[in-house]
Amino acid sequence: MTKQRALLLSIFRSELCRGQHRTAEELLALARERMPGISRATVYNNLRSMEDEGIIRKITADGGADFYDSSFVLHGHLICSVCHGIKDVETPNLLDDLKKLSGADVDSYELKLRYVCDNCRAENESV
Amino acid sequence: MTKQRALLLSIFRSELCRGQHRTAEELLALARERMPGISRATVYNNLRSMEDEGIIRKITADGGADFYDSSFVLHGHLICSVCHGIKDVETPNLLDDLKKLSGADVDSYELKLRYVCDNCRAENESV
DNA sequence: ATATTTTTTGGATTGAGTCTAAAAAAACTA
DNA sequence: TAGTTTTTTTAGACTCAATCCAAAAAATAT
Repeated sequence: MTKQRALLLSIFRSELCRGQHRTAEELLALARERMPGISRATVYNNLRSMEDEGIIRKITADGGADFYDSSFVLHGHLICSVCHGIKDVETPNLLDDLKKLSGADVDSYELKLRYVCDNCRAENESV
Repeated sequence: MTKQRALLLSIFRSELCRGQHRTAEELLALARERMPGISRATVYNNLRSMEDEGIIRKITADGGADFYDSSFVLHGHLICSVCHGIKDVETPNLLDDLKKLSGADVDSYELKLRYVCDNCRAENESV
């Protein structure tokens, strides 16, 4: 347990990340507010090991950087096709359903739902 | 409809892609076998527009290039955490279930199931 | 305290994907 | 069909998230 790793953990536990979806670069910036010298590689290293350990979850987004989610409960993500905004979707029982469907011992899943959010739909009403 | 686009469509319809998951670079290589001068940008342009039109589907993979899937039926993907091999999983009714769960007008979804395939599990039995 | 292992660092590197502006091809129009 | 307009292609430069590297530092074990 290094200082750098402890810092990242505390950031994930703080309000800065509660219910949020942060990119590695955002997390690097947040970390540097408290530890200016922290290296980009360190943040990436720790994010990877934390993901391997199941502490955080990576969302491989469509057109750019990956996002990290610190929620414990497995859930899906609504992603707006227009603005790329993300919202959580609770998906109770889905893991069990998927195990039955696939016949495999599924560890976890990543679920992205494509839709158009209310804002973007309203803006494009005339089109 | 250009020759380049027609070529890509024919590749997707051929055995080269039936039930397969190809990266853009693989598709570029396949295209160049028949049209050596075709440009990388053209392949990417067409993949993007074909995805927008719903002809093909993009799978944003974890650690590298995206994959493309030409299947019409919405389905999930089992992805082995060790070898990154991909298998299809049929997911009947899932879209409807997700619409109900989320309360949103979901257009489509991308579902990745993490597991360890039989091969990799066997190789690591001793560990 | 000393030795060993692990982590950090910063800068170089990778590589998928995008951008650009000019050329070519396709689609339209009269 | 010839000429005009629009769309697509092209090659190469470029972007940017993420990884790699070898040396230094920190953590851990003896």
